[in-house]
Amino acid sequence: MKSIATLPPICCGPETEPLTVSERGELAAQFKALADPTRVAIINCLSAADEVCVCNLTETFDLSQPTISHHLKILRDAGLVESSRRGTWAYYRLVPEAITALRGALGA
Amino acid sequence: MKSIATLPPICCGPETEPLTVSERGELAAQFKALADPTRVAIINCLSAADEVCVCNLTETFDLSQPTISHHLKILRDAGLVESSRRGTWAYYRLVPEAITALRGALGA
DNA sequence: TCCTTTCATCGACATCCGTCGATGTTATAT
DNA sequence: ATATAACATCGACGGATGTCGATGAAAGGA
Repeated sequence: MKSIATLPPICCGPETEPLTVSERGELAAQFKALADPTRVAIINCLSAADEVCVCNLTETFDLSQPTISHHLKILRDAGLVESSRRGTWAYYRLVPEAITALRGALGA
Repeated sequence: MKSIATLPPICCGPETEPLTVSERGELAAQFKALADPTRVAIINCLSAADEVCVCNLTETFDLSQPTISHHLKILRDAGLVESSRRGTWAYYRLVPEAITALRGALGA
C-alpha cells in the first residue's frame, strides 16, 4: 500500500502539477472508499475514539454483520483504517497519515 | 445545492461530532464525484487554469465527447465545478469553496 | 469435547456506474 | 436556408457495487 503523502495537491492554484495516470487512480481509489454514507459514518465513528470494536459498529448501524465487515475491508484496502485482533474481538482505528495525505491532495 | 462549509470535520480528534444521516449522504456524494480517475484528472486540469474549454478536455483525454460531458455533469451536480457558455463553447472552472469545504471535512 | 460468540469470506441478487454511438440543440459561417 | 461545429442528452451494454443469508475460522467457556 503505497503512501500518497508526497502527491501534489490537485487544487487550488497555478503551481499545481499535472497528475500521472497512476496518481489519478490512487486518489480516485481513496475517494471511492469514502464514497458511501456508511463508510463516511464509520470513519466519523472511528475519529471519535482511539479504537472501536466491530461489535460496536454492528450495533450502531442498521446493517448486517457481513455488510459492516465488507465496508471495513474496503476502508482497510484503501489504507484509511487498520485493525488488530485481541482474543475474539477485532478493533479498528484510523490511519491519520492517510487522511492527512488525502486532505493534502485537496489543496494546501 | 446546500453548502457543507459548516459541517464538522469527520476526523481527526476527540472533539469530532457525530454526523447526521443527511450529512453522511452529502459528504459521500461529494467524495463519489471524485471517485473516478478521469474526474480526478479533470479537477486537476481545472486547478491549473482559471477556465478550461470542454474542447480542450475532449482533446486531452482519450474518451468520447459524451463521456467527458457525462463526467462534467457529475462534477457539476456535486457542486465542485461550474460552467458558462460563450458562443458555441462551454467553459468550466473549479468552485474553490466546495473543494475547501471538502478538505475541511477531512480534518482541521 | 461441544457449544457459543465474534468476525471474515463466499455466493447470489438487484442496482448503480462508465462508456459509447446516435441524436438533439444552439450558435456561427457560407 | 443550409451546412458545420460544439456541447448536451438519450438509450444501451458490460462491469462494478451494496446488500444479504449461509458458511467458515478462531477463540473462550461449560
